[in-house]
Amino acid sequence: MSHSAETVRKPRADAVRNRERVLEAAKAVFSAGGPDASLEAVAKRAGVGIGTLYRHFPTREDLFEAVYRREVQQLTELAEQLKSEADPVEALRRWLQSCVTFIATKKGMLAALALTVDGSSEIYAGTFERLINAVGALLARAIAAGDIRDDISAEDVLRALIGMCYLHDRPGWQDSVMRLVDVFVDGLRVRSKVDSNADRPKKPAAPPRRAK
Amino acid sequence: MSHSAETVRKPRADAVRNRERVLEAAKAVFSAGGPDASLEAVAKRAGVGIGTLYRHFPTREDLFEAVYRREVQQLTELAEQLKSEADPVEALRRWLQSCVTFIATKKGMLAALALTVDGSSEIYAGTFERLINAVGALLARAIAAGDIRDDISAEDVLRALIGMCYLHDRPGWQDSVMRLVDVFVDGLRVRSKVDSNADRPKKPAAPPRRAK
DNA sequence: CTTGTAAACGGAGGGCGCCTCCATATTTGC
DNA sequence: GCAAATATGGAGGCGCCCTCCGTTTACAAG
Repeated sequence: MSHSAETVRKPRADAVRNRERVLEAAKAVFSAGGPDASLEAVAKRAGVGIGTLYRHFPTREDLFEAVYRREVQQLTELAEQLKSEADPVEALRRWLQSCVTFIATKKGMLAALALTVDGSSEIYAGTFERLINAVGALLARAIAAGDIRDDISAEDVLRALIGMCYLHDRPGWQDSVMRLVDVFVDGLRVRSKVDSNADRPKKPAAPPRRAK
Repeated sequence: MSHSAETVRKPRADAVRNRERVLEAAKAVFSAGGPDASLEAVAKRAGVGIGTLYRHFPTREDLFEAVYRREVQQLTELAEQLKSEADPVEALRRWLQSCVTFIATKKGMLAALALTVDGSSEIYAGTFERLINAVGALLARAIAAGDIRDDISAEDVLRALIGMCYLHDRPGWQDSVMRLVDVFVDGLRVRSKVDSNADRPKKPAAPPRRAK
């Protein structure tokens, strides 16, 4: 043997470069065309062969996950920051609304989150867990303060959020979801606490929007 | 001319028969395999050529719509009945929860509704409108009674509902969505009315389910 | 620098599903 | 019956998925 088993070869430079290229291309293609975009288009854009793409990311989901892992990171970090917010319920609301805004900028992101939350794929377990922890912390704080009901889990909240975003490709969906999040968070409040929080901080001049 | 333009030929018997067969097959295949099931599989199951299928239903969505139109009808009828319910908010809640139950039995149904609500296709306009009317009526009644906020539209509610169902393929999703619907409806209530309704009818022994 | 070898490359190819098109078969009205 | 109208079904072109493998390339030992 020329070198012992524990010797690890340095990864080849071209491999590293190509992996990066594919990720870059995938981010662009997925963001524009959604999760069903052609992988061959990704390969072409990255300037690599389709075989190369598949070696680095054996399944479509592998690629997806790699692309959006970092994005999710941002969301968890935001949750961390919001823990210092005085009003726990408000912190939760803010986080949820930030998610909506964030998602709005990345068409493919929503699909990624959906896969995460749907949980049909093992690969997303880690990402899923991080998100659950993020909401969970905010949720727990609000529950501990006695501000919201305690029979709703972090999973429930996450799914509700993603779900509410899921069907919106049309213009104006963002406002709609913002309102829905608002309703949802209000619904979470425990009854007895409602009155004391009745005059909670609200958007100053919420335009009176009539139903239908 | 052998016959004037206004004479309408009776539709051919075989065409009628085949159309029916295709619908039958499609219902089965879509219910089992979801909206992405192979149309060729549908044709095969129906015992017709793929060409025949495409002539009767030029697009995948045409077929979808035909299959699920009647199902949606049931939901609108239920809404009609619920209008006689004493408590408008309770009626709304009931309808939403019935939708969940209904959806649970048809895997393809959810996708159909999603397409409806998403509105990306013109074809669903009619179905969509009927559903909007159904929720709209229940919603309007509750608003008129001053029981819920008036800045949420029927579309909003419908999307929230479908969205909350959308991500749930896993066991137990139904309970989760039921809880979410509950939260959502609570969130719709207007603040000032909350207290007078604080002891509204509730599931007697709601099992204390701790978050996370 | 040379050279052996593990690692990476890329694209041809088999498969599958979508949808169109049209030669053939069936039904209807007269 | 017969002709015209209508329906049929599957072959074929296309695009995408993913695998497989002959060729190329980068690394590191000498």
